Amino acid sequence: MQIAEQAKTGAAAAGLTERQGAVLERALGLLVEGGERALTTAGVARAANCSKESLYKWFGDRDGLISAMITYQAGKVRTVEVDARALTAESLRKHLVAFAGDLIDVLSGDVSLALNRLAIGQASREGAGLGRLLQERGRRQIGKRAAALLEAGRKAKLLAFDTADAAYGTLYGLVVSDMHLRMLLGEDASALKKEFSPRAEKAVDAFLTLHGAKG
Amino acid sequence: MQIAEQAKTGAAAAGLTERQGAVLERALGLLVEGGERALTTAGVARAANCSKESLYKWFGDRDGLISAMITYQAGKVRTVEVDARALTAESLRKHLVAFAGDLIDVLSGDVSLALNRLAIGQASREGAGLGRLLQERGRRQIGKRAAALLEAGRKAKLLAFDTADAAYGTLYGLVVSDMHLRMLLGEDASALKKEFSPRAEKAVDAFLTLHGAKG
DNA sequence: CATTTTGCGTACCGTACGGTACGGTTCGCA
DNA sequence: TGCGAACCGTACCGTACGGTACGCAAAATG
Repeated sequence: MQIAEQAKTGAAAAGLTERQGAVLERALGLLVEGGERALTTAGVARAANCSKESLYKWFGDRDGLISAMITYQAGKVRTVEVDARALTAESLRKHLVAFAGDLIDVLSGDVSLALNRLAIGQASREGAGLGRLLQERGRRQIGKRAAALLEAGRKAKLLAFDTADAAYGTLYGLVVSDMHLRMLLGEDASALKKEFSPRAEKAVDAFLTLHGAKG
Repeated sequence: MQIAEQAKTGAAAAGLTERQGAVLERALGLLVEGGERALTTAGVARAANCSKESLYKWFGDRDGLISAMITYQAGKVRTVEVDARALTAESLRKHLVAFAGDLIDVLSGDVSLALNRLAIGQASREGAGLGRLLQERGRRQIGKRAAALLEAGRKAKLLAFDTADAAYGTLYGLVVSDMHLRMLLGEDASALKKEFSPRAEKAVDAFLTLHGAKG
């Protein structure tokens, strides 16, 4: 029975059975592969070897299933801690570059793109419920990491900015530009990632030009 | 033939009857109001007082209708010319700020958001056909304007950059950041526009800090 | 005026979806 | 061993959509 904790992958993080987590995993697979059209209750039940009745018992309705998928997926991401001690200009730059790379990785991920597409499609016909959820669970995490890193840089007198939020917005824009939108519109994600990853260092350099406290 | 038929709202631009343009206008209204779910062939026919049979005769099928909507809408936008003569640092900055404001206006427009949502939703289940179309018709226009402005600035020794594309990417990221995505996800567009419009000047200042040839 | 074209309104068909109901089966538990 | 809960597989229902066919009026065409 030692395999118990193997695939928690955020199932327990949302208070779900391991079985339910596996179902959500299959549902995410369907969504990635075929888009919203492929995310039918019957399809999920078939792919996950469960009954539709169980789906409705566990998640309420289709929207509940989708919400559960979002929180489940968000439970996977693990934010990395940065210790503020001994932060030099060089190590800060390294951390920023690593952060930029991780940001690109997250945004260009299959599941992330599929969930964003789903939430965007739902945003028109419904209140921004799913969109808000995705924003809260997804961006908040990586945004916290960025804020911590930026604050640490400021505390070490290596960065200067008014608010960490605004500075993060600048960094985000420099790194991402319109890459995310283009991927959402269907442009080849891996190709775009290859195009943008080398720019990460330049983006960080630009950010340091704007907010570095050294000059 | 002067500029008599200035803007038949882009109907003639796509080789369409005025009647067909009116139909597309109603279809865009439905899309803006109710999202993709509201864009049914029966709904469009009812809203536009035409028959479904005419819709299929004119546009082929539902995808053809959507494509026609995109090109029709794209035909509306008018790009502003910038004369490169007598470009001072101050006038360049003014032009850049105006461009940033127009960019925000375009991205936060109802119809633009609705069409982007539609294309993104379609991107998952189909090739990036609509996405590419939207990219070509929409971004190319405003991108050309930006490229012309940037090249003029370089010619006047006011800007320095490797390629106009990369510089435009930087400017775009500084101005837009994640505003577009947040609006697509359903966040209140007008509120976000109010939040980002004041940042346009700061974004342009940052861009000039990075690419201005004055220092 | 006769005829062809165009297009509106409606009815129709096949399909697919969300959601519900039900019989049968496994499994934990006393 | 008997019982109840959970759950699977499937069948079913109402609805709504994309697309097609038909009948008829109005306009265009000769």
